[in-house]
Amino acid sequence: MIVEAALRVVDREGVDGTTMRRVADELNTGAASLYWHVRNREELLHLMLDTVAGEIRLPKPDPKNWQAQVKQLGREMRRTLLRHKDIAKATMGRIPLGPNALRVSEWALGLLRAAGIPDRTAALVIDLFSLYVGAHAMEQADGEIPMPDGAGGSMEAVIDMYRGYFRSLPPDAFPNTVALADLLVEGGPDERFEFGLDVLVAGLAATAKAARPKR
Amino acid sequence: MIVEAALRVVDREGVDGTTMRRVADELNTGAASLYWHVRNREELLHLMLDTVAGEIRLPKPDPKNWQAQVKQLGREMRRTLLRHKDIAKATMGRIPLGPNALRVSEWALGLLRAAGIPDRTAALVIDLFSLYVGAHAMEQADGEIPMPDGAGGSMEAVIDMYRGYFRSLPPDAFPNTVALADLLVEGGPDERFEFGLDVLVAGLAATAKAARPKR
DNA sequence: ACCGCGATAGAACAGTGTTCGTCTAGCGAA
DNA sequence: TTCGCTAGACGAACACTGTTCTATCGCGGT
Repeated sequence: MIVEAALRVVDREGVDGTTMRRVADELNTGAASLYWHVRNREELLHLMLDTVAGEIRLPKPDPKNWQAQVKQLGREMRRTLLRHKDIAKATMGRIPLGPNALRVSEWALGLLRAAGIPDRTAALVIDLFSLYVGAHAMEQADGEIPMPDGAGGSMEAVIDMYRGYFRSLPPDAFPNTVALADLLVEGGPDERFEFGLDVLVAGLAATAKAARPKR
Repeated sequence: MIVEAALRVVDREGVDGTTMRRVADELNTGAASLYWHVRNREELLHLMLDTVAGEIRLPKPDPKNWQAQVKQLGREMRRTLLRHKDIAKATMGRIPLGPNALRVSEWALGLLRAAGIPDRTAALVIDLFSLYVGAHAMEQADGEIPMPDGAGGSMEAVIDMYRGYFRSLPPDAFPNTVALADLLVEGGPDERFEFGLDVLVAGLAATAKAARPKR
């Protein structure tokens, strides 16, 4: 109940805007009342994260297509996180251990093991993977990129500003940055995410093969 | 001057503990005085990040050994970040564009291009790489893992708690998690970081080769 | 001696998480 | 019905936060 209310606030105001007082308002009650049901804001965030983890849909594992399925899981996780504004910010530095989060890692662990990935590699890659998806979703989610000068505008305006900035650099000191100015700013979040997914899965395949020298 | 003071505070109190008032105290002055030199806390954080980026040492590029050099850069970045407590937390969601940060990406860009990585891939991988290093350093840095129940203790105690938790799960619902309980918690931050580095570089090599089908 | 200006700083404002003590609504037992 | 009892709500307060406004320094140039 209170977790659902908190999630409604997150969807509207973002993680930083999800204050105890606002969650209490959502329930037409006082902030102090929340502390009867929840130890502190930290616990509330954990509960919210696990609830969100429960929204992740998992297909039936198909070890023969494990690479495609790993990517599919990544996309599903990202979609689920972004559905709740910048809740990915709350995942950073937190290790979710609720039943719903565990269900996801259990699924991934099963898939990787069935695919022949060594146990040790599978255990390590679980962390790496969620680290990537969480960090990416967070970067994309807070639509306003905090700029040093308070000039933060829309996404496109910021990108144009960056491009101009890169191009204006002294070409003798930053030849590559100037030359690749367009490439550095082009490419939406979707494309960047897919690129990371490709690199991760390809790297995992190579690493796993190297770690299992029985051919 | 004020940036150095702020960095001293970070090293002592962490990012969240780096409040305007404490930085001012470090300089034996008042919090309001800082706003004469700095637009706001956001700008101060940017300046701190770029100063830290200036501490990153870059070797002479050696394209023939680009894979080793990319890993070396990762380790150097991580070391530099961890030297300043949890300052990595400040990198998340921020895009550093100061001269010192630019110097690093310029170096990496040059190395990757000279190594034959396609421009587009190089541009994308810059982001991916700093995302990984930043996220990893942040996770490792805040020594206290925020636990739902306020039972956060030392790193080792938490790990033991996790192991016990994983083992205590119902084996029919979480067979893989239970089976890999030891592997999931074992492995220090160094090993985990190296694993990520391996995966990333191997994945990059594979992806770059695929994107450049001229053999 | 005076002006101007770069710099400092106190007080205040709105907002945060959290705690304390008090209050109320409901319910089972006598 | 009346008496407890307790789960839950809640106002007030505390110690903080970033930021702004305003007044006030110190000091070099005229």
